[in-house]
Amino acid sequence: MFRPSRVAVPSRPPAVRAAAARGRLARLTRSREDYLKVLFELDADTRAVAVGVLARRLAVSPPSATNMLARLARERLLTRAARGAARLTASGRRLAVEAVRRHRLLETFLVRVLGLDWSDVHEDAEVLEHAVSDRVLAALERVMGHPGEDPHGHPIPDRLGRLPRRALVPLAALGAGERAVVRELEDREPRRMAHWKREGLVPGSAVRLLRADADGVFAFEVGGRRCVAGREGIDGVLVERRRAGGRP
Amino acid sequence: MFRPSRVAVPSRPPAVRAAAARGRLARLTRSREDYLKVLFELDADTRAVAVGVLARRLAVSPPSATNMLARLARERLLTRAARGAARLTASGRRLAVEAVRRHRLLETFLVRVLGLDWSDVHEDAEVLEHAVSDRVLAALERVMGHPGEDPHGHPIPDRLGRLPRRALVPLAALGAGERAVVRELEDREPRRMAHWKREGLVPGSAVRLLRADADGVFAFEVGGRRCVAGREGIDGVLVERRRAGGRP
DNA sequence: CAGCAAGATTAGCGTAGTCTAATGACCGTC
DNA sequence: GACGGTCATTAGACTACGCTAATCTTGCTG
Ligand SMILES: [Mn+2]
Ligand SMILES: [Mn+2]
Ligand SMILES: [Mn+2]
Ligand SMILES: [Mn+2]
Repeated sequence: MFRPSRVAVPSRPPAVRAAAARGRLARLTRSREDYLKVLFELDADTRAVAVGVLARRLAVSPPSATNMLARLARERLLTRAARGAARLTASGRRLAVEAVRRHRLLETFLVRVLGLDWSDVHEDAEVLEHAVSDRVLAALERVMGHPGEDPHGHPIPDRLGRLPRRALVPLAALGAGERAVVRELEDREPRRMAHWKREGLVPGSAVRLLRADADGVFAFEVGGRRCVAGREGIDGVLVERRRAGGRP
Repeated sequence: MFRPSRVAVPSRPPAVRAAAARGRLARLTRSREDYLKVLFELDADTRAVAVGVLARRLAVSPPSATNMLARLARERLLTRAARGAARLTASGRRLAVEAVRRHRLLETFLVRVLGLDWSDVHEDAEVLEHAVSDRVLAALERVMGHPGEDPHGHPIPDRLGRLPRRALVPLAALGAGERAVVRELEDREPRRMAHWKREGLVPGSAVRLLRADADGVFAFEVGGRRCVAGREGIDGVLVERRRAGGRP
C-alpha cells in the first residue's frame, strides 16, 4: 500500500530513511555503501583521501565524487579536509566496516558453499553485498561456521566491526633472499588472480624473493617453483615476513 | 575507469543497457523486473491487467504505474489494451518468467540451504532476486539439485521458462465433504503463512472441506485436526482436487 | 441518454545519482 | 613572486522512479 504520508519530518535524508525501513538496521543506498567501503579500503579512517583517488577507484567522474562526498559529509559519515579530501568519522567507519564484512562473507560463501572460483567472485559479491539482509547474512555466517578470512585472505570483521591488525608488506618490498608467506591478494582483477592461482601464489603459500632488479623485474620461488614477474604482476600480493632463521 | 564515451547511439534505453552490461544477459532495472513479475503473476500473458490492480499490488500510485507501463510498452515488453490495461508480449513474458524463476530458486535456497523459515523468506528473495547473476543462480540450483518447487509449493520455471500446468482451485472453492491436497500457498504475508503452518495447512497435506457457510465461515479437516477459518483466512491456499473414490 | 463516479492520465515536482563543460583554488617551479 | 598545471568544484543536464493534484474518459445507471 502507498501511505498517505501527509506529515513526515525528514531528519535523515529520504534515501537513508527508505533503506532503514527496508532492512533491519539502517542500511544505506548502494552508492553510499560503495563510497564508504572504498574510503575504508583506502584507509580514510586514518588519513584523508583525495577526491580524485576516490573517483578513479569508483569509476565515477570527479564531480560525482564531490557531490556524493558533500552528501556523506552532510550526513556526518565523513569530514572534509584540505583540498576536499575525505576522512571517515566513527559512524562512517562503522558502516563501512559493515559493508566490508558483508562483501567478504559473501565472497567466502560463493566459494565455499556455491563452489565458484575465488578468482572470479568479487564482482558478484559487489552486487549482492547491497542486497543481503542482516538475517540472511547471519544465516550465511552460521552455515559456514563463522569464517575468519575470505578466499583472498582478507580478514572478515566480526559483528562488532573488529578486525585483526596485521603487519603485511607487498611482495615487492621483500629483500633479496627473504622468505615470507602470502597472506592477502588484491581481488578486483580476475585475470591477475587467475594468473597468481596458476603460479601457486595463493594465501598461505611460502615464497622467497630471489632477485629484485632495479628495472622492476622480480624473481621469486613459490612452492618450489621459480617465477618471474614485473612489478605490475605482483602488485597487490601482500605477504607476512618470515622471521630470519631455520632453512627447512 | 569512466569511459570518454563521446559517441554512443542508444538503441535500448540507458537503464536497460546499463543493466545488460552488468549482468550476463540483459537484466532490467529492479522496478521493471517487479512490474513484469507482478504482471505475470496476475496472468497478464493471457488477459489484460488493469492499471489500478497493478498499482495496488505494487504499492505504487496509479500515475507511477501508468508511467512505468508507458516505458515497458515503449520497450515492447507489453502492449496496452482498452482502459490502459496491460498485456505481456512474448519477450515481456520471457523476462517475467526469468524473474519468477530467480525469486523461487532463492526462496528455496533460503529455506533448504540457509535454514530460514519458509513463512518468512519472501521479502529477502524479493530483494535478492534482482542481485543474483546467472552464474550465481546456476550454482545455487546445482547445489540444491535442481528443485522443482519453492517452499510454498510454487513450481520453479526451468532455464527455458517452462512451467508445469496445474489445475488448482482455492480451498474455499471446494464443495462440502470434498477432499483435496494443498499444493500452493500465497507467500506474501508472513503472518498468515505462520498461521497456516501451525494448522498444518502446508503443501502436500490432505484436507477435507467439512462445511462452507453462506456467511463465509469454512470448516475443514487437515491432518486429522478440525479447523475453522473465515474466507480471508484461507484465501491464497490452492489445492488439487482429489478424484472422488477411496476413503483411506 | 444524461450525468456521475471510478479509473486512467497529464502536469508539475522531488530525490538519487550520474555526466560534461566551465570555472576556481592551490602548489610547486622557475 | 608570477605562472602553469593539477585538482576540485560549480553550473547545467539527464535518466530513473517515485508522488500529488488536477483533468480526462468511460462505462454504467438511473
Ligand atoms: Mn572483493
Ligand atoms: Mn576478497
Ligand atoms: Mn515469494
Ligand atoms: Mn514462493
